[in-house]
Formats: sequence, structure tokens, C-alpha cells
Amino acid sequence: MEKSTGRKTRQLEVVWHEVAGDNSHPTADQIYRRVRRHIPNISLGTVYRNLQKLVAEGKLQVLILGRTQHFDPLVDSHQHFICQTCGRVYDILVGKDEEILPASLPQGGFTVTSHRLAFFGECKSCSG
Amino acid sequence: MEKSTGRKTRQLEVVWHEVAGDNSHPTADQIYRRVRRHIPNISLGTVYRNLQKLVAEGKLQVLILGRTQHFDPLVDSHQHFICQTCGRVYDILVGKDEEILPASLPQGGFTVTSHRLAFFGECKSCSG
DNA sequence: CTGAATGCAAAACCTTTGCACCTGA
DNA sequence: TCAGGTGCAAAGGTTTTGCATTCAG
Repeated sequence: MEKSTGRKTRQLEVVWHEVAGDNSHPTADQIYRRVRRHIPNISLGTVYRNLQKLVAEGKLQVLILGRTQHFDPLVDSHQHFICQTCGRVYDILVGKDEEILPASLPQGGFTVTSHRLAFFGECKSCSG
Repeated sequence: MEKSTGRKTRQLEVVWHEVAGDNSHPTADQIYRRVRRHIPNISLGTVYRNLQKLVAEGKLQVLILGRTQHFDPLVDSHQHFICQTCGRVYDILVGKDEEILPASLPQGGFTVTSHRLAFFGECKSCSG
């Protein structure tokens, strides 16, 4: 987690307060609506800028679902389960060097119908 | 793969021709530009509608990267490697019931810096 | 014929950005 | 003070949609 940069503003504080410890993976707009209860005239742009800042500081992780960003204060290595019925997103914690076991999900009452794995890095052409 | 529905139009044929067998994961706009070489006055909306149709028929898979859809005619179970330098997307074939081995990627000259795994299905609340 | 598909353009959607004003350090 | 942050609104990129027209079967 990088160290904090810039000023401490009320807007940034409230955005962080509304998203910290929230495991429901809210969108920018959902966070905006919550923050407005405390700062009614805050702008959506400011919410986006502060969310970006928190991501840059390593305090939040972004998860893109559909075409929409969702924010996750859990930044440790973990995976996600997305319910295709209600859209809820659940965190799945997997210990490092542990086998990834979707087998544990059915035990918790979750039905897995598909999965998707993506690797990120540098390809042969670029590292050459 | 569901059976084909609707009429066979030249637009649909050309869209399919331009994306079938293409493993470069093109966007709708890239496909649009290719198709226009054959049907100069085709509209982007028609390209989108035909791509949706091909996805619904199971002939194409959609991969969302950033905020943009990419289309993949490889619909068998496989995973992806995304180069963070050039943006290219590579298919990674993994046999069913086979262990997923990112270890094979470095052998091919690929450097893996991170990965992301998501499970899709129905959650406890919805199946209850 | 007739409904499905098309072309066009406008709208929708989410996110970013330019700019004048404000404010924390 | 004064650079960084804010509010506002406009613009950006991608995708969808309404509607009159065309076309496949």
C-alpha cells in the first residue's frame, strides 16, 4: 500500500468512510448517493476522483463487472463469486500457495456454473 | 451451441466471416471497420446487433477488458492472458479436469504478474 | 406479403475533464 | 499564500434504441 498523497479533505474522508469495511462491492454511483447524505452538494466527479486516489494509494481495489466499476476495500489477494440471479458479489479468500478450491463453495450453499480466469503480465513479443 | 434464429442476411454473414477464426479478440469497432470493406454503408448498430446475435447463438464469447467488449470465436473452455504492455489478448487452453498451470506460460516467454479468478453461479440467498 | 433486419441518428450509460472558484497546510 | 481539491457542466467513448425503410423467405 503506497503512502497517502495530497490533502486530507472532508470529501475524501467521507468517501473513504462510506466504502471502508463495506464488502458489498458498491459502484461509484452507490457510493455517491451515500456520501451525499453527509455532503449534499458533493459532485459525482469528486467522488470519482477520490475513489481513483484511494485506488492509487492501494486502499481500494477495482472490479469491473459488465461495464461498471465496483470498489472493494479488501485489497489482499482474493477472488470473487458473482451471483447471476441477484448480482451480488462475494469475496472468496484463498490462502497463498493454497489450492483454489471451488469445492468449498457448494458447501456454503453456492452453485458454481462457470468461472473465468485471466492472467496479466508481459507477453513474449514485448519482453523480447 | 443454440441453433441459429432469424434470417440469413449479407450483413450477418460478413460479420461472422470477419470474426470467425480470428484469435486477436477484436472490439466491435474493429470488426465494424473490417466489415465496411465489404459493405461500406453498414451501420455500427447493425454490427453490434449481429455480434449480439452470434453471442446468443453461442458462436462467440464476449470478453470485457477495461470498459470495452472484445469478441472471441473460441467458445470452448479457455482462459486468457492479457499483456499489460501491448494490450494483446492470448487464449490459454486448459484441458478439462486438468490442473491450471500458469507455470507453462513462463516457458513460452510470458511473464505473469497477476491473475484474477471469478466464479459465476447462484448464491445461497437466491437458491434458498 | 409481412415481420425481421437495416441504416441513421439520437439517446443512454458510465466516466473523465476543463475551468473558475475554494481551501487546507 | 497557493498548489491541490472542488463543483459544475460539458465532453468522451462505448453500446443501445426508436423509427422509417428495406428485404428475406
